[in-house]
Amino acid sequence: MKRDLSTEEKIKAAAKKVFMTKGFDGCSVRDIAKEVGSNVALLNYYFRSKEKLFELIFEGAMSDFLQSMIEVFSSNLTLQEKLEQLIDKEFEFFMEHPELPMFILQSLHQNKTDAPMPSHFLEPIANTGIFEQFEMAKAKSEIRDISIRNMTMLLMSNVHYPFMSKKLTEQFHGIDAEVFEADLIKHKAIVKELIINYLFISNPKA
Amino acid sequence: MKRDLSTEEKIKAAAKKVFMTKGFDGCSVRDIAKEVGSNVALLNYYFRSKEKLFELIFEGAMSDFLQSMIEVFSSNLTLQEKLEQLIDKEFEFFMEHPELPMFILQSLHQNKTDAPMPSHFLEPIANTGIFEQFEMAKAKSEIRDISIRNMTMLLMSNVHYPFMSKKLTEQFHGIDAEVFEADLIKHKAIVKELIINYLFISNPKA
DNA sequence: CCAAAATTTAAACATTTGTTTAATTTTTTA
DNA sequence: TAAAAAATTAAACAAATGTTTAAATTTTGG
Repeated sequence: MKRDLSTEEKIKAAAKKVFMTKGFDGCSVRDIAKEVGSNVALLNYYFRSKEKLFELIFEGAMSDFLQSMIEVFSSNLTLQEKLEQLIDKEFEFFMEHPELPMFILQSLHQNKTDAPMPSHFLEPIANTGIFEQFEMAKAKSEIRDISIRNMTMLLMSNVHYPFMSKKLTEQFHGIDAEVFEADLIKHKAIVKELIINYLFISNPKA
Repeated sequence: MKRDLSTEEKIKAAAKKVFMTKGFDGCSVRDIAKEVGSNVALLNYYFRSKEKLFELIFEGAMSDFLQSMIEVFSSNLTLQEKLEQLIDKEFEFFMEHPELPMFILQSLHQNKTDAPMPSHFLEPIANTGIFEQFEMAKAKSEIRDISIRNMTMLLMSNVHYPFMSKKLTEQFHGIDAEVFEADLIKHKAIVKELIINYLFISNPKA
């Protein structure tokens, strides 16, 4: 009757690890089973199919992916403080989970998840009131006249891309992982200054 | 004796199309054969294996991927003009080939190409003298004290990421492809101003 | 024109794929 | 403790995979 969740969780952990590094198409259910140290049939016993298992992992990953936004935007800070904290938190988080941005974007790119982004991901962000805070700052001319969508693109580009481009960057410059990580730290500082500087025209930091 | 190249080229074109959209793992050689309108055996007759065919396509893609750099950096312009032109050209090019950044980064990420980046990709860039021009500008305090690697990360983030994040961005904001493309154009202008503004401190554009 | 070479095809190959079945072991519960 | 339920396993399944073989067709060159 009462089921032991540890096996189910072990499978999810293994699936997460394998899906993240090799992608949905790049791995077999037997790869995951081997990571669990168990049988293929067990995966389907708990999760019905490879696809269902993947969707579960993807949903969790997407949740992690957006979590910093919710945390920071829910706080009681000025817009500038929120943006600075967001960049800090996202870098901190992706340093721990560097494969996440590539996994999310790649999965979406190849339609590995059918449904459009569920509203339960977006509503918590909208509910923080960040959009209103942003529009308000714009109305008061505290910040530049830029759309929220373009502001988001700017932020995401500079926060997500570096982690996706690790291999390219290391090979391009002939550097190793250690140097790359040092560059990441420097990049974070640059991006913070760059974006705040751009957005808050009258309040130059540099 | 004399071989008709059109078949070989047709296969390469089909393989490029299929690999680009579905990735190495996401497609079968039969998918490519179907795109050619021909037989699976023909692919191996011309290219020996799926892997060899992929490496060929990847090399060509990488060459396209870096081509704008070589073109712009080879010109006889100031550093600022070069950077502005580079952003313009890259956007123009990726508007035509939006799947390229994702294909390159994803392939590298999953080690679909064994060899490190061949020097014949990097030498032409180094040979343009862009690095010396950059260091010179730094020495003359014309630009901010930022490393070439961090400058590159800044540029690539803002130029590559938007094209990789199309699906995410469209779903995130609930917009369609048309609105997204308009946002891309706006992003290009923002990035140009942002980067030039940041780099050339004494020469604010805004 | 005709043999030889190059190209194209259909079929077969051995593996690997995701999934299912049925039997076995372990856990629950009454 | 014994029957029932849940968990785990090994084996088998059909379908799909990359590759090869051998035969058929087309093109080439003397």
